[in-house]
Amino acid sequence: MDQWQPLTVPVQANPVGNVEERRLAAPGLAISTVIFALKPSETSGRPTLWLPLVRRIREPFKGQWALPGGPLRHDESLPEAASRNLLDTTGLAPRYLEQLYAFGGLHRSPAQRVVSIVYWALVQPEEAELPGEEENVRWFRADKVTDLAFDHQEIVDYALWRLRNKMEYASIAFHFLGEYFTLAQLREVYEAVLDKPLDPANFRRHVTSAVGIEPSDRYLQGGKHRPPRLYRYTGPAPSSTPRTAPNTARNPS
Amino acid sequence: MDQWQPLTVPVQANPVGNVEERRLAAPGLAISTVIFALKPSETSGRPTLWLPLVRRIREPFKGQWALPGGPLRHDESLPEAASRNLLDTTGLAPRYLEQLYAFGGLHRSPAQRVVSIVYWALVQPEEAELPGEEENVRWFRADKVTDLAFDHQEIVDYALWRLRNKMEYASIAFHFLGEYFTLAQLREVYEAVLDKPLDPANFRRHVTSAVGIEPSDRYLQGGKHRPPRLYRYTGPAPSSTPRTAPNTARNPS
DNA sequence: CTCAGTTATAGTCATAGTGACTTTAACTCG
DNA sequence: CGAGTTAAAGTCACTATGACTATAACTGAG
Repeated sequence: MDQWQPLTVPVQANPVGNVEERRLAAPGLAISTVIFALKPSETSGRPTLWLPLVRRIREPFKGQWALPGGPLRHDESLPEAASRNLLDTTGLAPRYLEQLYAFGGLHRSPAQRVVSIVYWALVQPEEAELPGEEENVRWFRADKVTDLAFDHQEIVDYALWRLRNKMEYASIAFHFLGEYFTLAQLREVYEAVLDKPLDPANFRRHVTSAVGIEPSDRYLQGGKHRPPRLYRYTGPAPSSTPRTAPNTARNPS
Repeated sequence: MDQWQPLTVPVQANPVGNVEERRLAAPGLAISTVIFALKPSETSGRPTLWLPLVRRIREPFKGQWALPGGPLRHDESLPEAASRNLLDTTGLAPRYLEQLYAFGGLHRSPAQRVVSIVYWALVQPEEAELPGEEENVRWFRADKVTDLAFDHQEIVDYALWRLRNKMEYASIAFHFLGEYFTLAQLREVYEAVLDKPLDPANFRRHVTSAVGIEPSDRYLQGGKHRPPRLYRYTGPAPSSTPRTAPNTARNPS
């Protein structure tokens, strides 16, 4: 680092350089984010995974859907850039944000080469209401997205895999919920993400024996059955920098 | 991605720009690698974790030790850049290479801002012989490194954590060894990385019940005791792209 | 040749975690 | 007040694992 000469040269505003220009241009650097939220399914009404995409308004891939993203500004860190860009393009402010992977294949973008540092985020349903469900920003079911611009399909698939994987060993599920939640609601989050039913009794045993989730003295009223106790998360707040803590653990290839 | 105007502008060959230059310059992009190998300890002779560092020959941090790294060339992918740069700076060709994290803090480098995409690698002892143990490339014990340039200490700590973490659930330990190895050798790898003794009998039970490591019909001769059977890894070869396979799993924050 | 030394390899036992399932408690509504 | 529904607790068999013991197979000293 800093040992070589930076090869940065000017590129056109409209990046449709020829081969020679492409050879010389330094790779562009972009920050993108995969945002997950739980919303009721149109059919069953049960919570399912959704994610917001933005429609491309210029070439390449004009008209296709893509992940929200943008450039890295000089005065913001990587997670700051992800958050800010999220707010700009979708109006969302995530509760949970973590780096996913850096994608740097040679032909991800037709014109200038672009290296994308991708984050993934979880938002609560309340904040998941898009300010204006505009023509150019829309929610899609996570398992139904298709025909994305660039290599964004691959990125979404990887983010989904990471979410499911991490859900099984880390305490992140409650980021989809509000401060107080019932164990049934928490279980529905797991069932939606992992896409399989879980035994309520075993789920209770598992989550109550884990640290970080504590029972409150409040109960959820209004149902037509025994009112369930409300729980809250009392563990450490997540940090968006890599950490050495033993509770936040385990990685992919 | 590709939705904004690339802000890339020329920067000086010697990056000591003033504030205004820094404001305008696009962040530099670097690829660095943390390389691990097992070498006998100077004192006990037991295998321990080592990593190679290169001495900086220019400012900033001139004279201090740093991770091997360099720029991303226009015609190479991220893992190719990591491998190539490794070969250039240390002469090593890793058997295992995986992306670690993208570090992009604002003040990692004094002059131009630099975003580093860092890989981590495992090499075998045979290939871990540095071509010339030059003045400017040297092996250090992984738990003894200190006073590194930039934020490289933090990066090494994180890579160490990731190695130890991944060692506990993924089959990567054999990448430190040759094709044929005894279970005692494999156990020594675990003991060196995790820095704790393991029960030989339990270790055997665990590793023989796992998939991917198969007994051969060969035995290691030459010891002054019962010759141990040689094993080899027969599982899938690692890919350096993110994967969705269930056997390569689990991630940090 | 025999036996002590050393490591390889197999087996035992108690305990913790977990999936499948049953039972009891507490509420609403007709 | 009883049927319906979900909450919450308990049971049981099976598996994984840490600690430990026992036996097998080699080398080298005497």
